[in-house]
Amino acid sequence: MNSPTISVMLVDDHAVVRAGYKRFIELDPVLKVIAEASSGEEAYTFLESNPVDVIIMDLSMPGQGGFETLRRLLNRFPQQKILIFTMHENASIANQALTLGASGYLTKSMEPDLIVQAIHDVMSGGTPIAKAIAGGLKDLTENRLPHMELLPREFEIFICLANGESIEQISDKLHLSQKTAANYQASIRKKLNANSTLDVYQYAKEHGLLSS
Amino acid sequence: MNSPTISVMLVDDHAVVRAGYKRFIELDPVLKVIAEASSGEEAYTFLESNPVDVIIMDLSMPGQGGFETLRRLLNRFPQQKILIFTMHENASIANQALTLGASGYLTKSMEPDLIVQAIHDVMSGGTPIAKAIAGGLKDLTENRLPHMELLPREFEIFICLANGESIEQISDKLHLSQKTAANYQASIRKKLNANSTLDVYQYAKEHGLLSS
DNA sequence: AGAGGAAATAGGAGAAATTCCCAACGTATC
DNA sequence: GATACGTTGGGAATTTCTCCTATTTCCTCT
Repeated sequence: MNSPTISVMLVDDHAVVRAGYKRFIELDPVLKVIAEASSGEEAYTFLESNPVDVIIMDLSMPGQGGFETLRRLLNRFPQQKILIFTMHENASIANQALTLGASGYLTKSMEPDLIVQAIHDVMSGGTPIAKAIAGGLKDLTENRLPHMELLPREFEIFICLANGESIEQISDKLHLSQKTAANYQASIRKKLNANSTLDVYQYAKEHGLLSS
Repeated sequence: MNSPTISVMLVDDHAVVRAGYKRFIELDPVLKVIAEASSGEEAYTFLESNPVDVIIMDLSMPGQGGFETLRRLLNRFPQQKILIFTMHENASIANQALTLGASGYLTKSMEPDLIVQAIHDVMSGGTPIAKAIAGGLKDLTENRLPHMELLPREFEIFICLANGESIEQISDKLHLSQKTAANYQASIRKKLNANSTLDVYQYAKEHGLLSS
């Protein structure tokens, strides 16, 4: 038996964008946006005292960043349904998010009513994936590109590096020692066959993995 | 004498995001969103038969892309007020947009009420600029660009670095000791306020200084 | 439940890169 | 010919990078 309403939390750093989600989501009388957060930290704090059926979150966020937020939330609330809703139409990113335990991956170019549908899908145990990347996702699991050899944590740090963040910034943001972050960089460079930060950036760019 | 209402067209490729803008904009009773477009082409077509006071558009769009859209719209409708509203917090990009004739440059991290205010500003002939980039913009237009402080040899090596050449390659190519090349790199970074090769690359890219 | 393995985290030591300071050398310019 | 400026690089201290290894945790398979 289903509960009469499904509660939703929106996590996105742009107030204007959250308002857009909300408008569409609440067209469905069953769905209620009971919370909004502009960062992973805020979301985390709210969840400590209030359960939510589904979290809809963007991946590009200031502070910890989307992947780290996803990791932390799922670590603390392993059963939490989290739908990624982002502008990144990239199968590699989707793949990483799903590996970390996201319950679905939607993109901002989807038709709004598909988003509502996806929420229902998640609540029935499904894993909705944006059409535009479902195919690429399948290819990924078959083709082997260097960056697919990266472990989840490596991939996360790889994205940071490609966006120009320094070892210090990254270790700070992810609560790692600089030693660890530097070690990750080394293994990332090795796997991607890159000799410098610029090489890493260019690899990411070529494969459409940049946030900007 | 002002007309009683101000008509607005939203141009953004994400329906969900347009809904967010709309919600906030229409909190002001004077403002009416009379059209939405998901591409430059759509906006262009609509404008052919319907005048609009202000266009609010994102820069990142599929198809032609933001700059080309801006260029075409202003070419055809030179008096059109166009407010750029984007996630790019970058003075060079803002500068380009304004040079092309945009009437203002806002970023998605701005407080929503400032956006409404900016629309009124534009209608009174102003050029609203997001706080976060106004400073950088001023530097740009006053030609106080950091790379203009580079000595000839420094500039030459700067270009090499920005193109991804290593200290070794550069010293080799220019018949310098690695020491000298490294010293140049240090002073270049200092002058450009860059902390890494990637920063140097991005500086060059933003200012159109790359060979590739 | 317990063994095995993969992933995440981080320390140490040596190598490499970076920075800062300074010196030498041309060559303009006045 | 004196002064100023650009170019070139050495020395030394510092930081960063790499490679290796160790610990812990978590997941899985039996």
